[in-house]
Amino acid sequence: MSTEASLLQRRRPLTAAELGVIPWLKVLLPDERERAVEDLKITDAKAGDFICRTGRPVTYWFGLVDGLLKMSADNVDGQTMTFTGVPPGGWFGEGTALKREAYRYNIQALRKSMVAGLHIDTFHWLLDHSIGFNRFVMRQLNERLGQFIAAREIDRMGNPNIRVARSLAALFNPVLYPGLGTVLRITQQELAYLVGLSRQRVNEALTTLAAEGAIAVEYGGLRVLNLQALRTGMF
DNA sequence: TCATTAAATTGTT
DNA sequence: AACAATTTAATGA
Repeated sequence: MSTEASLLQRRRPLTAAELGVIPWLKVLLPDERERAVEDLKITDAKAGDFICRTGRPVTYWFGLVDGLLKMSADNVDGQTMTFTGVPPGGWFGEGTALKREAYRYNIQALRKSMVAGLHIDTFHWLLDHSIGFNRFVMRQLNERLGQFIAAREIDRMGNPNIRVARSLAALFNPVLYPGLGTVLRITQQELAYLVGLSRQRVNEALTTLAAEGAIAVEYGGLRVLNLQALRTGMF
């Protein structure tokens, strides 16, 4: 099991292709972008590795370049509740990084992933200098709040079909995860871990959703055909 | 590049 | 939880 400490040691600079999937780089001015790229480091995470844990101090702002992550929080009663998955292009921890506090949730890799990190000092420098970056972070914070509230409902939802549908809709949030197209590489097992259901129930739900025309199930992933239907549960 | 084999993923009980 | 069927990835000629 690797922690932030070991993650920090296995870092390397990013390739051009990896830089391409970082959405907020596009909103920076050339000099801002140069400074950000210079500081960006990437690291590998095995399935099950924690990127960050509740209570740890924030040293980096993290984003997913490739793979799949799970975002969860420990409830007051000790229960673990999953907010959402994080697909490639997703960045997280800005709320805690802003206030230089400790993480309030856990981020765990669902499969082998590549995680990019921007040092918190650079994060704050960008906040102080870049209008575009501020706009990005603000939108991100606002959207994350909405997602958090939605997650509470999803957790209480009885119907597994609708539960899976809403979780998928959250994954395809165009504001939080802009790079994502209509296809998502996620196995049914990974989705099961994410929504907290058994794999066979997820399989059944996906089959139903596919029959309704909301998605198309493919080997090792799925394609969203009707995002609105997933969100509302109206098929 | 193609055929063979191993591993991963899915659909079903 | 276990099984068989299917798809992809890896290997080596």
